[in-house]
Amino acid sequence: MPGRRSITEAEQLAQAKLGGAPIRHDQMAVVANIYRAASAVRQHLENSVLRGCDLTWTAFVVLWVVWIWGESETRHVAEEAGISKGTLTGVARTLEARGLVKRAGHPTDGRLVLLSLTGEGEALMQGLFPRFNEEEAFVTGQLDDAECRRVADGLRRVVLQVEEQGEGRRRELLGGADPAPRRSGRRARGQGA
Amino acid sequence: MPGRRSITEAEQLAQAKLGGAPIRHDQMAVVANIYRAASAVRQHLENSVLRGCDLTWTAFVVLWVVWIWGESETRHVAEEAGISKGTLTGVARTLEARGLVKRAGHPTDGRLVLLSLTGEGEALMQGLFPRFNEEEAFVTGQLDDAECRRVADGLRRVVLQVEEQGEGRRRELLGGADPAPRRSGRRARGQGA
DNA sequence: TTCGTACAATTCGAGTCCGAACGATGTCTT
DNA sequence: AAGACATCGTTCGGACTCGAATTGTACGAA
Repeated sequence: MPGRRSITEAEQLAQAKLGGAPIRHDQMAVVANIYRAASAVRQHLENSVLRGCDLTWTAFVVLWVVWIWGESETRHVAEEAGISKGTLTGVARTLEARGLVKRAGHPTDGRLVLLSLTGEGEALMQGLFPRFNEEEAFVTGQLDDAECRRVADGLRRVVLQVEEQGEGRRRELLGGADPAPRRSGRRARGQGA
Repeated sequence: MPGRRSITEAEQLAQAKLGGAPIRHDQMAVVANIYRAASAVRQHLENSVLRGCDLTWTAFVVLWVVWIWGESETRHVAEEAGISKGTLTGVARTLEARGLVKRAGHPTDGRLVLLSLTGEGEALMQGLFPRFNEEEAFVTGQLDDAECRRVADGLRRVVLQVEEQGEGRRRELLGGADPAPRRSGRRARGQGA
């Protein structure tokens, strides 16, 4: 469990570390707590309802997306699930091997692959989602409905901000410079450093 | 970017999927948006300030913890950073190889290992954190200070709920049954299935 | 002293995840 | 018709992740 020491204390220490430079405390607290909450919620859901079905968080989210939206192109599923195309390929393969999803070529565009739930997958979600939703209610148990709406709305605005302004912001920060490739992951082959 | 389609629409579809069974909409929206926001924020931070320094999110968090709290035992760092001890071992090794952190044995208890920043690590954080904090302010740009405090407070209560009640809740759900081992990870050696 | 127990970090195995590179397909230009 | 170009899903390399097994240190009891 993260977070034994208080965030406010951390803020004071950070302030001290920087001497006079001002810190945006409230904004820092939002980011820190978003991440803490995400980890805590994910861990709880994985260890309660998902583990028993032998599903990881990601696998569940993918199933959920296909369940809700019906047969969908993989790129849309990846976007909705918040994972990369490459990751989805592997997850879909695993789910297909377990007989929970089907994959089918697109009738007119040969590049596309469509994902849909099998009967077994459908049945799984029918039984699983209500239990999942109950745990969602558990983790938010300290908030009443109105507070839930306020928090969800605030988070929605964070997501929107990044989605709508993020790319421009990053370009601006880099000031035209190349966006430095990820250090891990497959290297460019052409020119060795 | 996840989340082109609206969550409310998803809720209606989920409701339809389940026939009459009631869904806790507001709670579901909180969890869904926590996760969306966490991914969006992490991605933005990685692709803006962190990528340039060749740091992953996890590596940055570890550096941040050691920077703020000073030389610390690894188990505390892992807990603060929200990762397992095993993961920290690997991340610390990476950071040590890059000359950003030092590891040292505990003076009296030979089992402990202490982590601290090198001069280079210290200098890095001195320059990096203000830029990181500016991006924290950017992603929360659609919220004023009071709203930030409200959101952070709501999230804090989610974390507390899971930390204080989660384990008991999970035991209760399993009803005494063994908590089904993680499918991935090292297998028990004793008895093959 | 020499156990046994407790608890520390590390190693190890299986797997997730990202993003660059890649091959296949579709679409536009000429 | 044929090449250039865009876009799709997949493959691939490396860092990260968990938790079980392991190794090493500390400390109390016999």
